[in-house]
Amino acid sequence: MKRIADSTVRRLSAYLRFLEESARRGVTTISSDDLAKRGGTTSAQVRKDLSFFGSFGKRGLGYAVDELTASLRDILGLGRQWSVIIVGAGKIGTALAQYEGFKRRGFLVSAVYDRDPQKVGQTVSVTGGQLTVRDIAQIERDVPRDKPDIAVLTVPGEDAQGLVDRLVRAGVRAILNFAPVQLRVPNDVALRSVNMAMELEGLSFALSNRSGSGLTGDR
Amino acid sequence: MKRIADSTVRRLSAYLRFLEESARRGVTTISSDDLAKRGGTTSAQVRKDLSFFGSFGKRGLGYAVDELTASLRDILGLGRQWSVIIVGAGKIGTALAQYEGFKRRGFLVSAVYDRDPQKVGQTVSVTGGQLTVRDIAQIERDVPRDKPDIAVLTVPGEDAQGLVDRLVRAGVRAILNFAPVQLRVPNDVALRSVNMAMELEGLSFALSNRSGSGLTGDR
DNA sequence: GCTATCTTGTGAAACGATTCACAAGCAGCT
DNA sequence: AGCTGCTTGTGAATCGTTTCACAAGATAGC
Repeated sequence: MKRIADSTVRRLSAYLRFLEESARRGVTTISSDDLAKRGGTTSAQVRKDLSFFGSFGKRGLGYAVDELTASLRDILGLGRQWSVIIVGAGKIGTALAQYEGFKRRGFLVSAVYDRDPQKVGQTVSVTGGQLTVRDIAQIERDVPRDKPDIAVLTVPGEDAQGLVDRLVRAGVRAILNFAPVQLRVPNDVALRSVNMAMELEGLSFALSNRSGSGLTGDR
Repeated sequence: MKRIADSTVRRLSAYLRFLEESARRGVTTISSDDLAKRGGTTSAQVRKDLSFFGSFGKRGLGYAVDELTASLRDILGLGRQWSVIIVGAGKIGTALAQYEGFKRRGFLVSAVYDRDPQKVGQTVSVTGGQLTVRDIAQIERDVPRDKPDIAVLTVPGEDAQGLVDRLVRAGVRAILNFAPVQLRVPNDVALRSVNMAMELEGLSFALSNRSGSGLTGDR
């Protein structure tokens, strides 16, 4: 299979969200142009994105909302539950643990870790329950046993790379990083980073260079 | 001036962070290859990125860490303070308000808003101080007066577009969006979005399509 | 001052993603 | 059954970004 571009995968997510919203509004059929308008792209782009995975529409009609929703969920691997651990029980980590969107989309927070003895043993709320914060030292024991699918990393930048190395060695194959550093992982490990500092600097740059049309293309 | 690609701006941020780290370690000179290794790119890319803005190095030697740092800060518009308002005092909003990186890089949280009467009037901690949560209804009055540079949006998805429209009408010209929706703004407004659901789905996709080399290119 | 060595800055080439444009197919109407 | 109007799926063209490759400077040693 051909390598799928990151930008394509992002758009598929956007289409899926719009489809779910359309279904709630009772829409049963949708055209590539409708999808494009909402996703901030073009109808040709929508069709090209979908064409990598097959043929889902009816010429002259468009796409059946429920069918395309199911196909996209399948393509994105959302047909199952994913187990997520949160590493770093600071402000952001605990806020994320309670994020509704996690559970709604099949991502289940199964454990929260911190290295601070003050925090270990404390209870944190996660969507639909409570968890006891575990000691990061237990990662090497827990990960091979619990086999979490995804690790969300919310630790200070200076600790991040060391923890990634440990997580990968223990068997984690997907990481969502919130630490403001550039991480290195073997290329059989999936990595996405959310870097607040970088986003703010992007805005700062845009504001400072207003002369040009300014950055509006939101990824 | 030529339009600068978003990817270029992101890399400039990464270079800046590495330069600051190098300065702390006492390094005074750095080559494009050093910068590339750490930023996960190539030396040619580094030089091309910098070449859009001028010529900062010495052939045969490399770049002076302090000079390049100053130039990058200038390019990115970090030579001044930016005033930031946070709209939405929920879990994520209040966690972000306390994010150290904000202040350290010159982004000063000047106000926090919520529409919930329960929250309005309450005190929230921001980096290095306290703020009273204001009513979102006051946006139309406050923004023209306070002229915040950047609005960080941490509200439920269904409220996001409406608030963006109000913020833009009131004069905000840069928005950092955390709501999981695709926003539309006029193209003289800078917009960046951080979408957890999208990132998680990207990881889900990568895990489900392991056969290929898997996504490792971290943006 | 000359030579050897190193790294920048930059056109040109290669690559990858987006847009164009149109044939193919489907539904509805007569 | 044939015609009309509409929308998909996709090769080809275009556009933008990354990589290549090398001349132009700069330093250090002799």
